[in-house]
Amino acid sequence: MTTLKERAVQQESTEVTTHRILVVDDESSISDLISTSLRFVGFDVRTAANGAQALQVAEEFQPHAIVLDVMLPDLDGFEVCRQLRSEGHTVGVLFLTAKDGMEDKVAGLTIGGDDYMTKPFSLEELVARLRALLRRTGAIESLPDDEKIRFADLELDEATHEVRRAGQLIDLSPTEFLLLRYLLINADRVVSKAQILDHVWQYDFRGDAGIVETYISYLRKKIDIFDPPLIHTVRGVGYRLRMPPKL
Amino acid sequence: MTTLKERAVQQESTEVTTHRILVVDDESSISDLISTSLRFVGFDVRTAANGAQALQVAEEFQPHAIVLDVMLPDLDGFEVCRQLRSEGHTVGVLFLTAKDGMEDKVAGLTIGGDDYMTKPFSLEELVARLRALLRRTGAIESLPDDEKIRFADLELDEATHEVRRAGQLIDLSPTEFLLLRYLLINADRVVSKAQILDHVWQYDFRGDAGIVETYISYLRKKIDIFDPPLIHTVRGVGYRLRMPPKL
DNA sequence: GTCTATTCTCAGATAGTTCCCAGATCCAAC
DNA sequence: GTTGGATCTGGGAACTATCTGAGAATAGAC
Repeated sequence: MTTLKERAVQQESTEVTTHRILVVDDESSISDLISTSLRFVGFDVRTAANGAQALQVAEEFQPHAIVLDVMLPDLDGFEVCRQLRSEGHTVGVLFLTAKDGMEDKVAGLTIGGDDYMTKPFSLEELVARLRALLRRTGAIESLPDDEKIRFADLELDEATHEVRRAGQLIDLSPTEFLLLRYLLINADRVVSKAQILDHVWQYDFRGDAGIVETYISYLRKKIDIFDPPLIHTVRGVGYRLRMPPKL
Repeated sequence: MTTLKERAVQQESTEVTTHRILVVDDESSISDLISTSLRFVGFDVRTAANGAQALQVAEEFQPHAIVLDVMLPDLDGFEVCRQLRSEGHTVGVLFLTAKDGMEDKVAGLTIGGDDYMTKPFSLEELVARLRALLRRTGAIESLPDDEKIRFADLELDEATHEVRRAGQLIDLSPTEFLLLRYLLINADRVVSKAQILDHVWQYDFRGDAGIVETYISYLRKKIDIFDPPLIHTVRGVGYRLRMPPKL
């Protein structure tokens, strides 16, 4: 089993410019999980455990985006956001909300370039949403505006949620989409079932890693009915997206 | 890279030059909400919290339009407007009023290119009205006179509020109209129910996101009885306006 | 004021998705 | 070749998201 850190390093070497992300959550387990994950996909991360601290750190750190829990011990997330905005910060905010009670307060959370996710979420989705947010708010100059990931004749579009193989539209369920996205981002590299489970599934998923096999099977039936097959099993290690070697 | 401005162009295909908007409201939550939203669609926004400040900022900022709450702690909105006009500003004003007896009074005062809306309003509508205002007052020369949004054989006219599919006039309720407008502006992109709720519904709506499903259903019964259907559900994500894939 | 269009809630029906299991199959080591 | 662990895949039960009709509440027109 690899550590989160090793995994992330191994996984993505894409960030060209380093973007500053502020993570605000009072549960240190969550904030550690997020910041470790973000740090090793190449972001420059700072954390804060409450609203006051968030405002202070934001002032000196000047983040490009903020991951902000709405439930904080002092000010709530909305208030933090409001104060930042009224001070002229145009930073994009990705709100984190608990799945309960919050439903009614959801209004207003996707104004501007902002977005929100309910806990528990998958790290894969967090990173995807954060990138989309940075793109929308114009904070990213290095990422192409084209929200597509390509590998061979496979193409995944984040904006439209469309997946095509050889130009042909393929219908995927949400989990299948996330899984394929993870494989695409790590194209040509082997990813273990544990890694997949950690990134694609919600962080509190307690089930068996066998579920990954099931979903790989689903994915194969949808995208590898075409030739050549792209999803390859590396026995004892994991899976890998790759072109078959030329003969 | 894309700038915010370009992004807005791409998303709404309208802002060509950046227009300066002054937002005047003493409730900072409202003024933040509005300014964030306007900034995101590409306007250059400045805010003021009272009448005196409004006059001052207007002087140096020379806005193309003003979003002006009529209820201010010092001068009222009408007075602010009168003073500006007497100083020779020909700027268009979009008044905001609470939902009380004031409405008639405001209505009488919105001569010329001015307009007014009662709180709470929908952000989608605010932006639409502001654009119309800029167009009427001639502040915008770059905006096309043609105030129509088109997608496939669907056509929505902002000026007349008419909607046609395949040339045939379709009668929509106000909310249906706003919803369709939002979908059209984001044609081809997936928009979540939360996004729709935030932009189309009044900002103080506290109900369930299920209402979006109901209105999508209404809209389908009015515009998707024609072939091909244009409103597509992206399960677990949201909705998307799109042409059926070519075969 | 009444009347009508519209908004909004709710709940049953339907369809799509997630997850687990168990038997089949594959592969590498012996 | 046999064996054992790993992987693949079909089946199916539980769950979830979405659609839609019915009706209550509300706003707007007259």
